Amino acid sequence: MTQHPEGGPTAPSLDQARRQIARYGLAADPQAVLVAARLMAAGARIGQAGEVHFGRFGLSTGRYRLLADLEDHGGEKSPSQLAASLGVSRATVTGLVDGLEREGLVARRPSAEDGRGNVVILTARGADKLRELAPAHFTRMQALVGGLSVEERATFLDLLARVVAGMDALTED
Amino acid sequence: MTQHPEGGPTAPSLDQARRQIARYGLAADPQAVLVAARLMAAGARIGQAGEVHFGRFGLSTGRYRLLADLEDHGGEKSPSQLAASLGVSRATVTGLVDGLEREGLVARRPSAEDGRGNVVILTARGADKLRELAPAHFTRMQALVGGLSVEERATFLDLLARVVAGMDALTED
DNA sequence: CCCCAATAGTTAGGCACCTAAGCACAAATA
DNA sequence: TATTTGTGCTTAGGTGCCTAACTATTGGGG
Repeated sequence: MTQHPEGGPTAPSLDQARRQIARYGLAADPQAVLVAARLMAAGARIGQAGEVHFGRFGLSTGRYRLLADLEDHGGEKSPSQLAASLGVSRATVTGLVDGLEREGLVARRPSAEDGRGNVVILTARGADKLRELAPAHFTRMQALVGGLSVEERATFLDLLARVVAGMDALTED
Repeated sequence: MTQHPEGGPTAPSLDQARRQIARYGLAADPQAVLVAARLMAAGARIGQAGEVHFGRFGLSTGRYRLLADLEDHGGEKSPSQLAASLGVSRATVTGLVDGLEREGLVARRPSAEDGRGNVVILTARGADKLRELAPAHFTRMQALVGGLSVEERATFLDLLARVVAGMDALTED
């Protein structure tokens, strides 16, 4: 039988948060803790859903992002630039490019200017893949936030940005 | 030199979304696409930040969640139950328990009722670890959403829940 | 009473991500 | 010019997560 992780991991409840805080005699605000926990849970689920989404096309989130970034940049970019714009390590880019190259969606060429550098180029098949993906992809992206009105989306975007900003501040310590 | 993936992956911009939609002549709403893209990016970043956070204590998000769930359940639970309440596959639970067992935070015992079953129990060291973690953990969780007022947090929680609900609807097709 | 389907858990293999360490080449400096 | 320092990319090894394919054991229906 197939294993379906689906089936909602009983998202953390307010009571659960309260209980945990009480157990250690801490002075945290349960509502804040709940929001944070839900956000983290949502992040994980959205990430997995994205993986499933791209999986339908034989890609993954990381591979798609690399492809899209490449196209957005004229179809040619160095691994370092890709790592920077995708926000992942160069080692990860090596892995992503390995996979995409194996499928013929991308190719590596030695850099003309820099003897130790590479350039990753989008192949015709890679461009085709993006074209093939686009309609379903954008439809789905839109549907993800389709339950919110335009104003709500704007509010959400603002709140999300502030949370991310706060997180960045925390990360560096 | 150390590689610091930090350095913000130029979060997708509205223009970028517009450009991509235009390139394929699609009729998607750029704002909606932008919100969805930002949400996915934020999810990934929050997930990574959480990993760093727990890494400071020699744990990971998954291992911590398992430990916390175990404690919340009296310190004893079967792998299947853990998989269900954490929302991950049984195979993943096997991996998490392997790791936690190696560190002595958890132990496996054959189930008394079911000959093929196991029971995972929280050891004294595991309980200590949770106690040690708690203050920093809850402080951090709270700080994550500290940039929002109580009302804003409530709004955020509502919007987030609706997005997740919409996503669940999409997932099953 | 025995067989066979359902269930518990593990193993095997895949992908994304990371850090740390290595090799190649470039640029700056003595 | 020769050497050191920095940079570009890959490799090696680790974690988490997944699906699919076992192995054991349970328990219901012929």
